[in-house]
Amino acid sequence: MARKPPTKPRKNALQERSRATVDALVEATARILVREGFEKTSTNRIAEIAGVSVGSLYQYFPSKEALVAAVIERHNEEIMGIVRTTLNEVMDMPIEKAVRRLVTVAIEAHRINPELHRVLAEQIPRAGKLDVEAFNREVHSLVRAYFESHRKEMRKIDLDVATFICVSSIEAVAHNTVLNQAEMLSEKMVRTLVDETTRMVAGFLR
Amino acid sequence: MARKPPTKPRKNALQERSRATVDALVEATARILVREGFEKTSTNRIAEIAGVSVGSLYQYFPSKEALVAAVIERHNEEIMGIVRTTLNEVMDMPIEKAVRRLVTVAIEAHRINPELHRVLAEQIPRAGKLDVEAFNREVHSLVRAYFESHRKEMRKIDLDVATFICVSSIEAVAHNTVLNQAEMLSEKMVRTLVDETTRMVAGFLR
DNA sequence: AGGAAAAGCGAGTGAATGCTCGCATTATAA
DNA sequence: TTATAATGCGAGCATTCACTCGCTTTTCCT
Repeated sequence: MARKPPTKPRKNALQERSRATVDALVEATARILVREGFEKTSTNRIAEIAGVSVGSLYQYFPSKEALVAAVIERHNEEIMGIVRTTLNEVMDMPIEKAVRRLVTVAIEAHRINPELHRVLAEQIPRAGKLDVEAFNREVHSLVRAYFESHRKEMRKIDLDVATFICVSSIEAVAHNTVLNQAEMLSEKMVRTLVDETTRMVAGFLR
Repeated sequence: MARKPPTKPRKNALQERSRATVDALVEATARILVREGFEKTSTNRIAEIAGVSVGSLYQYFPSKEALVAAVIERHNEEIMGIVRTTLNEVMDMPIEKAVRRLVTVAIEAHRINPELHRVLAEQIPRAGKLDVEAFNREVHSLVRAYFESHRKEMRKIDLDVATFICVSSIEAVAHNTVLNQAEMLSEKMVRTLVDETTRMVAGFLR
């Protein structure tokens, strides 16, 4: 029972043509996920949209899950890149400025590809669990590192607890802002939300 | 195309026997969702576990989605009951005390049936979208009502923005606490989290 | 009692879909 | 050029699963 479908490619793309095939497949998967939803995302359809045969698909991805996982990984990596960069930039800033920047970036990150983000968050069943956990762990440890080196500006508080609460809150505000209110997202509104969220988090830490 | 599966029962349960059947079906659905996950939850299996035939299942639920929707509704109603009650109790309390109570209740609510909550949050694809939105709207309006009647204790701030940020944050902390850290959930830890989250939110409002 | 309505049954059907396999085409290198 | 490897193909297999339909059993009502 409990068959665990493989996630690693059964063959690596060596020549240029096959690398293009792999890209096309991942791209097609993302497009179909966004445009038709997870339910309609079948391997036959992915192959069709990628302009490739099912057979070729299975040369590089051992299962449907592997393809979805590749899309998730690509998206997560894109966001993690931004987060890593931002936390570097922010390392020397005081708390208030740093938090403001992080809140802003969190919203920006969610706006990279909101539709894909929504599908990944709402429709993907089991897969990517490990990816998401690794993602969270990295964000947590990056933020925690910032807090450590700014301890003197902060009141006495357990750093893990502080990190947990801050990251959860900022992520939730960004997520809900982008996904539940995409319509009423004037620039003014965003600025207010950033201001207030920053106030909450920075006030909490001081 | 875009076939929308019905959600209303095709027949209402009138006699006692049939009401028991309906209950057994919903209960079985919840059990299978928790024990085997959404993917393994088939109508045949639900009927089997409920001790009922597939034919009978389709007497009362026109589609698989309808069954899952019933489970979601039951779970949401259970939580909303608690939230409504709590907000009544809290109506006359000052902000600090009220927020503390709300944070505590949020965590308790997530602990009612964590496994079901996880499955509903992580594995259910399309369904229940409307339910979730209605749920959020009601929570939002209840909390907003409390804020309105305690405006004098608060600094000047747009009540919708304040509600949005507070509800998002509290929900996220409760959700992540229960679902990502079920293991290391000592009572002491919970108390710390409640204390700190309360401090953050109450401080934000004053 | 007896007839009607409600409830229950479960083998079977049809459609969807993940994936395989034997073969065809293209690239590489000797 | 030609042998070998890499890449690509897509009809079809095997399975799963939501759902139907003709029928039986139970309950209700007079």
